[in-house]
Amino acid sequence: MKIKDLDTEMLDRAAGMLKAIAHPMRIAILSLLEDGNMLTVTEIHRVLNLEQSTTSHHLRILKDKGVLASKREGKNTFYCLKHNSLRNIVDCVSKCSVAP
Amino acid sequence: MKIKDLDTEMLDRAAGMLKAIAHPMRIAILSLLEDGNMLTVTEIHRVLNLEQSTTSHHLRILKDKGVLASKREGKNTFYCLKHNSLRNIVDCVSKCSVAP
DNA sequence: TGATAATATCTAAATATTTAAATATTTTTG
DNA sequence: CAAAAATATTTAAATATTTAGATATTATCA
Repeated sequence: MKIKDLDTEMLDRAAGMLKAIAHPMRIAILSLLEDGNMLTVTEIHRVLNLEQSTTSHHLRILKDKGVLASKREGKNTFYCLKHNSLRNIVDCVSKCSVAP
Repeated sequence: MKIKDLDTEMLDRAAGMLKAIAHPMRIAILSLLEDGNMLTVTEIHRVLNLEQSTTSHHLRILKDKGVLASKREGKNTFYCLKHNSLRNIVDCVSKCSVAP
């Protein structure tokens, strides 16, 4: 798709998705979920040393904007990447954002 | 680079860069600058129908975070993409962010 | 059913972003 | 140097985001 063809609605959706990703802890969450990994809220909040409610909130943002998918299994909710190609975004930005 | 190797500082830089991009008008600006295009502030603010000061502010954010480069020529300042591969981010998000 | 574990939601305070108007700066030209 | 054009900066108000603590919901199990 040509970027020039983006209309207002598409720009808003793309910006919303990028805004969801554009947070240090949420990028870290994505990094934990690469390669099809599925993790629970508890696993993520323990590994990243975040409050449980904060973790749940970040995950909700990522899910709401279509970055993650989730699946409840009993008491747990497993989260995973919805589009594996989103990994490339973090990769690309990591490469481009070398120290000035 | 493995995403898992990202440390706090790298996460912050990557998040800052993505946050700079994650705005509808700033994505539109990037789209105007694809393929090595160089445009002035006036050209951008007229094409996108933004205030001059708002446009200049958006361009500054993108430049500060390493997304754009600029070059003054006389009264004009030309802006262009600093890393052409950043185009892929907009492409990727556009593809992933199809209407739910 | 009651206790426990895992998630999710609500709230409020601190902080950050967005925007436009006004003003300042830089550069060219008469 | 004065005027004009192009950019950049400052300011302030509106809006949005971030975070942690408190509380609620959902599910399992004794």
